[in-house]
Amino acid sequence: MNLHLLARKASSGGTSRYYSSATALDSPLSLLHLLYLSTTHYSLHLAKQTHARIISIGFTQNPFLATKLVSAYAAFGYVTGSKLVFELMEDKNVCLWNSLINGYAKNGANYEAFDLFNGMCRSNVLPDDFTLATVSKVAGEIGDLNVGKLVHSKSIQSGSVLDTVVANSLMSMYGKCGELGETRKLFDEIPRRNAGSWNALIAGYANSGDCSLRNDLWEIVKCMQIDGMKLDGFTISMLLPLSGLEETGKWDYGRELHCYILKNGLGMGCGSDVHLDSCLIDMYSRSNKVVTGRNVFDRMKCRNVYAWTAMINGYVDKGDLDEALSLFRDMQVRDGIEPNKVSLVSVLPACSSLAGLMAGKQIHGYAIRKDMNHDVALYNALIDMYSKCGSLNCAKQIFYNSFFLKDAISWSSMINAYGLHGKGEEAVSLYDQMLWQGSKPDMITLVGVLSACCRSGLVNEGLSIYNSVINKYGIKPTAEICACVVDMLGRSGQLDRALEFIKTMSVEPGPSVWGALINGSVMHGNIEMQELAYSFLIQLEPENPSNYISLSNLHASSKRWDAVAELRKVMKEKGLRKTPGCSWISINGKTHCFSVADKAHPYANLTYQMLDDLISTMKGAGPIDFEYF
DNA sequence: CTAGGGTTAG
Repeated sequence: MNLHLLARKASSGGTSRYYSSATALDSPLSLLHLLYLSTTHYSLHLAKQTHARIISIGFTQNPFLATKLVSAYAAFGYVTGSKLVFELMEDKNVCLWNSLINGYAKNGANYEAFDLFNGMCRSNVLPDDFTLATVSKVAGEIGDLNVGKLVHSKSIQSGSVLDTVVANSLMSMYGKCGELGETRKLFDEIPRRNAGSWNALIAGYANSGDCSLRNDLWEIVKCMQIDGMKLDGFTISMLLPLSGLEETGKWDYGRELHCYILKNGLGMGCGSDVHLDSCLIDMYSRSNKVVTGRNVFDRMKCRNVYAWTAMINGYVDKGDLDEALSLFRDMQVRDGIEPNKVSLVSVLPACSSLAGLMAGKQIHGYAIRKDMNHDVALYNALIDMYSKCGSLNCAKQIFYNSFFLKDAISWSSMINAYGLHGKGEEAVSLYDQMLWQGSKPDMITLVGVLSACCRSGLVNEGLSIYNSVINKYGIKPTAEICACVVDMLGRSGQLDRALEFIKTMSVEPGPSVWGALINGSVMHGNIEMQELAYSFLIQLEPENPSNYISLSNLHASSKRWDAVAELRKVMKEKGLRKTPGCSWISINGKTHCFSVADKAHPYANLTYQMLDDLISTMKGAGPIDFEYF
């Protein structure tokens, strides 16, 4: 029987001329089944019709029907409906309480759920295994260890800790509160473990953020199998984010896990599993295998916002921004899926890199319309996008005129914005303000403020910030931070001091450090220093053609043609070719690309003429402020 | 005979 017909029967009552007033559907058992069908078929309509029928035949006080109604309404996010049914029950038993508490918890209303739990205890209904499992999950969600301990002690009193599900829930609560030791202790004490127990333990290790536990974690996975337990979809979805190229040597785990999913048919019961596929896409993206991720994506039977966002993220990270933006459109147009906060944060960097201010503004507008603009991550992404798209003013507007709790990233983004626009003094003063109001700078902040100093020639300010941060905040200088210092000294002509700094650095000088020294040497015409730096750079990156070309240009400028020829020969032997650099501009949605002395574009002549005009105008006009928006 | 629970993402 189809759902439509069921709904008609459920609501027909005595008025229908096709059905008599009491149909076979009017038994409590049938009504219960209808409510069951309403949830499996995602039909709030059927739930409501059945509810109406329950009222009209006077079954409102039936405990089974009431409980099922409460949980059905909650499953649709219609918690007010659940509450209403609950309130009207004269005799509230444990099951009824449990389903309402769980309904609130499932809809993220954790504090209300806990209030209900207190109310339940006050009205002398004893919590059972089901209650305690739910409430300990609530404690984990709000990360309140005291509440969690309270629930734990109640579980010990009632003997519920012996229940596997309660113990699993408590384990996961302790994991979320950062008490991995307690998770472990509970695990050891569980009389009958199931896969969920192992998964709760693995989740604790995986989400602890402590990478030194990774080896232990893979050991646990091994033990789980030795113990005769099969890894299930939950297990795999926790392991996939830890796999992939990012963590050296773990790439094979990623592929192995993919094989495991296919071999064991995980989630294949009703098509492919969206969650697992999203994790796979993410894993392949992080392993620089976006195309493989795309294969997974294309094979999916249905995609949700997680899957789309994972795919978009993959393309953004890879630098294929056009594809990222086009997927962002497809998600809405083809699948009718609305982006959420995370999708917006993922796609904004694509606008930044394409300097697509209009696209960025559209996304900002979308966030405002959908009332999603209450998220630090989104604000931070907007600050970054606006500053990279050339609008320092819009970035400032977000930073100064929006009400949101600023984190280290917000400050760093705005400091970066000033640096990017050549406003070193503003960057330093904002940095001081950041420290003054109590935010802790991190590596990224430091790189931002140092490179701002660098570009604005604020050498002393930069050096004093560097020294104070290293001593006060215990930030270990990275190669990137050191490159900033070298850049700063080099630009100001203190090349010997820069070299001295490189010699005393605590980290191994990487390509960026030598590159910075080359930069300074070129600016101040120090040829010996350039050659020294290049020799280190080429040693570090023997396969990077840019280095050979730059060095060859250096030799050419001092007319040492033999050295030039030698370098060209080495490049040829190594089969190295430099891809020519290019610039591009988007006009009316079409991107036009230009390389050096490019005459291929139909409007090339016009373009060069305009360029000449601009250059002569600029020469006469003095400094120009490039703030168009 | 019929109700209520835990572990997973971008």
